[in-house]
Amino acid sequence: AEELLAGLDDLPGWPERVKTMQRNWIGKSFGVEIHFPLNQRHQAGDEVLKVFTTRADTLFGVTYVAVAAEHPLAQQAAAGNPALAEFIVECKQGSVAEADMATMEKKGMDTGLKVYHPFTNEPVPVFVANYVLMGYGEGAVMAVPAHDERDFAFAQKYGLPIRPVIKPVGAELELPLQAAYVEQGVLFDSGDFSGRSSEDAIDKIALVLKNLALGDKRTTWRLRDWGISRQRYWGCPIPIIHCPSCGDVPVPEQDLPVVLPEDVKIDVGSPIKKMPSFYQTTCPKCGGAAERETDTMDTFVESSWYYARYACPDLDKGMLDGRANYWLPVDQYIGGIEHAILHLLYARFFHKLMRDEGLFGAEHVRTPGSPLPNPLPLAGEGANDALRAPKTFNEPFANLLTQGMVIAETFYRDLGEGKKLWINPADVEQRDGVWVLKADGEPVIEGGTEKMSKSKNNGVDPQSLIDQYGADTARLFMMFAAPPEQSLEWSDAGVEGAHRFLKRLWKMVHDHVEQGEIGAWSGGELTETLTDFRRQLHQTIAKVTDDIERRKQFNTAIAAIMELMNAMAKLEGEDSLTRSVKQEAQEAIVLMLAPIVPHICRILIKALKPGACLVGSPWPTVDESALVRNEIELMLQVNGKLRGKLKVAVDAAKDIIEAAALASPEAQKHMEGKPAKKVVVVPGRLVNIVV
RNA sequence: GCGAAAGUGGCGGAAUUGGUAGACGCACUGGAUUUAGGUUCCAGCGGGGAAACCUGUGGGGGUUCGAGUCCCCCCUUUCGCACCA
Repeated sequence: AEELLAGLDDLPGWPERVKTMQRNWIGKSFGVEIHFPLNQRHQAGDEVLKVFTTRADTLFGVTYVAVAAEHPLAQQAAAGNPALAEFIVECKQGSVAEADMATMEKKGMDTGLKVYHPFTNEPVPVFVANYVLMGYGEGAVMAVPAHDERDFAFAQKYGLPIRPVIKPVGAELELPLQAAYVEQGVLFDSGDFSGRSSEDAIDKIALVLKNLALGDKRTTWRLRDWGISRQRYWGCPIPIIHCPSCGDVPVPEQDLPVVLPEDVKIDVGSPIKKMPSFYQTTCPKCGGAAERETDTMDTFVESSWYYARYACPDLDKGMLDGRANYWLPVDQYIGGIEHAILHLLYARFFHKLMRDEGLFGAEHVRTPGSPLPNPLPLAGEGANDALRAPKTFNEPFANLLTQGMVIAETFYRDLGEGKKLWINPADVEQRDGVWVLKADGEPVIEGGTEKMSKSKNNGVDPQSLIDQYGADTARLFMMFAAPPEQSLEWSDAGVEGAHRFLKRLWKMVHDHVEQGEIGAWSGGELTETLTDFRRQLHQTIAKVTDDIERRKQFNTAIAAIMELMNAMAKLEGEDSLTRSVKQEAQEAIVLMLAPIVPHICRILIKALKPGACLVGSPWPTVDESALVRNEIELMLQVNGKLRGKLKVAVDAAKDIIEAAALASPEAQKHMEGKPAKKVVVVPGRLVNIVV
């Protein structure tokens, strides 16, 4: 947990929101472990009940403790208490999903056992509660109804005492029976600690507990262990054989891999659990009859290291070889935002595990120019070396782009017994304000807007777009719809516009080429119109490059190219000077669009430059000299409201701009003769006159 | 319930560091071309107003010369919550 948390600080190429979500998920929290003795006359070495709390300052407000159903103390109490045993079974059957835990009814039962307060020695009842998790802290909590919402509700329900011990700084605590006061404050009714602030008291209480050997400061984590076994067919078999005399024995290396049978009958449950031909075997140690493990691994196991395996897919003697070491880490990883926590945390964990196992690591790092690893990499030598300095194996994915979800309306029909038939949005329509199935005209139920998925049958097949308009139009339309990190409700309204744009591009290039071959402009005097156009051309190249390379925002890159095309369509004149500038612009446009609409651009680049090809053409470069300008336009504001525009020399001094602003007719009009109290000049942007 | 995001014209969205709100496209309206429809081209297009101008970025407060952007409270939507069945 510590390394997974710290590693997030070394991932500048990851979105902040994903790192925040992972930090919260790992959930490092600082608190105090407190021991409640089981004997009233406690002596060193006697049994204690350990609890963890972040609010040790409320210790004197404890009126009961609650343990998880799996806690040894609960088990012990249940032995002579059938009702309690039944309740424990009920708790264990409940969902452990966090969302269910948080919203379910809080239930508990008194064990009849008592523990003793570490400071007051008063008896405290022990409850079993369905909201206490065995996997967090010690599987036991001290309950302070006066200062915790959940304990408050629980105490009200079971008639347990509520004892306030914290009040706001400089005020008295009001109506403690209406709700829990959960803020930190000042202690009262807390023995020697009364009058201290919460923060101070936590330190002091921890110290005193430590001296009594009844507790200490402690750090806990929200992150739980990863149980990887699943009672399912579809997964990698766990290579273990259970022998009645030798115990759990690993499958010998020469018998690996354990392969799933394919002649299975799929019904309820995992089919291999019902196949003696699969699980009946002999013990590798003693040769006696034994059974093969029929649980399989969670599919998250495989998705945690496939990226490394892709570097050496033909290897049949191990997991990974030197090629993984050569290619890793992944330069750019792309996946849906739904993977922000689980998959991306499992993969980070597995990567560190493989590193620790020596499957790759710093000692294997190859410096550019040194001999190639053996066996050879799969693709061009050293192509990405420049991107990988300094190379580290601590994290699997150097840069991460998380796509937003493509969402769509869901529709279903109730089949009874909690079963639903999900209907594709393409198969329904609205008639008189009611959604009906096109096939039979009968109503369907709206299930809300959700991410596209197989289980909800609300996916849209892009094939119909491709059939009608071609792949380039489908690609351009999708890239233009929204930036990739944003979620998007699917609609194909507007696809016509993308198609029109490509038709205009095609016509423009061919009209231009028909008038004869010409080289791209490479120097010489230009008219003002052409100078302005070239400035826009090179501004566009700079913007598109930045949008694609850094911002990953393809919709604005496309919009900028559309603007450039609109400007070029307005360029008059068919003289060779104008045509050479058009050639320069069209070559750049085609190369910039190539990643988005490769098919049409492949043909267009050949038309523009006979013999040229996309793959061999470099990305267009910005001509810095084309960006230079002499005059700029500033916005003119009076009292923060836009009143006009001001043309000034690009290097005009502040006092010159100020004077020009004050003298302008727009400023004069809106100042209404009052003197300027202040003039704000933002270089290159605006002037604001405050009156 | 908890964690993370998002909310801007009729629609998708733009505004990159607190500095011209609505780029680009769709839809729509008018015009040109056409026998007609479609295509293509030109013009218009947040709301109010004849105009000057006023107003406007989910709602309510605040900071600032200046807020879509920052702060506080609230509402709505989406993603995740550890076994994706």
